[in-house]
Amino acid sequence: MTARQRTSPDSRNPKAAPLAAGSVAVAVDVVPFAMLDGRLHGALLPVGPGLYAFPGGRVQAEESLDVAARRCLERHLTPEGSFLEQLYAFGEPGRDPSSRVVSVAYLALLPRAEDVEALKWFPTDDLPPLAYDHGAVAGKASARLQGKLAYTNIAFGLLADGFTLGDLQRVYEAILGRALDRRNFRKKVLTLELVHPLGQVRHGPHRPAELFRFAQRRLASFETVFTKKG
Amino acid sequence: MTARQRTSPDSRNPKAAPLAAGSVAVAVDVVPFAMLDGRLHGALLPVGPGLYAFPGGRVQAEESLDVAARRCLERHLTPEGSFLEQLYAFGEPGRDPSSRVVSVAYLALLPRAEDVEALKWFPTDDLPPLAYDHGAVAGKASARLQGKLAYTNIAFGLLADGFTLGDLQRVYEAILGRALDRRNFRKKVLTLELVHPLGQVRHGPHRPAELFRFAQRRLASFETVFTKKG
DNA sequence: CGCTCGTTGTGTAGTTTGTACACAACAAGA
DNA sequence: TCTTGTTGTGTACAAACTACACAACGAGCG
Repeated sequence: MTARQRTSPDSRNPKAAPLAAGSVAVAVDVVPFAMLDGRLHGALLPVGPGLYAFPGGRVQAEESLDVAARRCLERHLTPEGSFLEQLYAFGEPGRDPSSRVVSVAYLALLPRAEDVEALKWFPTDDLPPLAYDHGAVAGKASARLQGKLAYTNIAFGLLADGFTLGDLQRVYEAILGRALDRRNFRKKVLTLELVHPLGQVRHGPHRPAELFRFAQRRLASFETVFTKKG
Repeated sequence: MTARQRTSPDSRNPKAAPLAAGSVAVAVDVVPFAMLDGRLHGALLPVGPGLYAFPGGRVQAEESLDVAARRCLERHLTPEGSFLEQLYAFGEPGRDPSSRVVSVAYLALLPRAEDVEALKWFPTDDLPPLAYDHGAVAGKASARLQGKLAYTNIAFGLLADGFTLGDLQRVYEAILGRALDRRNFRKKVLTLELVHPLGQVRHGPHRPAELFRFAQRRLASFETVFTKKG
């Protein structure tokens, strides 16, 4: 919100900014996830030959961490009301070779993988070489998503309303990394009232599929857990 | 490890340290938890008349966040190999009225509530007024502990080996905030192999109780969850 | 010495939840 | 009209959870 904000730090490579000697800089990094071709993908920026990093930037003087994270996300993507959650603070002294940066990582979930210049989507289980400690960041992000998928409605971040139960099941299968029984999955999702029918169907080359929306678009927890065959 | 480290920042009030204008300082705050009289307690430092705060301090130039947190903890307590886990980064611009500080909070679990000068233990459900945003910090810490209690062995951080199943159950009941059925609790804890018998008994005014130790003293997860009556 | 007291230790029946599994409905396209 | 791939539905079995009662034990007291 200050004048500094638009002049000093650029999106990537916040580390190049001048800094008081012996001091510690604060940055945010955002891990954007979205489904693409039935697989979970992460968005990365090129930072060198075959080297990538998650979008990020310095935290400004009058800016909260959450706001900084959303600013860095919206610099590249246009995620209306997307899910954004703080992940973990990474602060090893050597994580950035050029200066001391403590970076607060955020997890972002997008309902679709926007095709944007400068940004590339990679399957999370086949990421390219990553700069800094962004390999660890990616690991934390995947673990958090997988952990919360089982006992929250976090999947709403990865699907726009008007999805089929098949769509939803593919999200779960991609993230949990295993196949689920279709009938048990439907039963669970419906008895938990995770989703509500939309009263419409989607037509395709096969039998039409009923469309659903999430009962809530805010993070909510269930006591019940998705165990083995969902 | 540098010369700066022992001179510049003091344990509490890291904010008073000089800082480049417009810059953001990085601190850690540690929430030490321990059981006392069958209730969960947190350790606090007085910072004003009737005002308290969790121990903390500035992160040094060559120091990782984890090391800084352990240093702040060990300044006051002597927790040999205690459990220490990063909680959350707090970075609202106004959280410290005197300067801009981003603080990474840590959760510490101690096997006993050491009685130490300058530190006071309060029941977590009856905390005194807290400085800064340490109310939110305490809330995050309690929520994390309660969340993880159900599906990990995190309780090991709050009990030294050589406890009875009654001791363990009191830990669960205090943190979950509800009574558990003794027989079902024993069955679950034993079939999960959360603990192993020590082959000794503790003598008291009643029937002697068998002593146990934790099967692992590292954080481990269970698929099974403590649901209603343990 | 025997009794009381508070705690520890054990098993089972009923209910709920999870798991495995097969077949018909449907529409597009050949 | 037939093939194809997907959607939609119910049931039998197994496992886990829940509720619940009684005997064992040792300290302390009278």
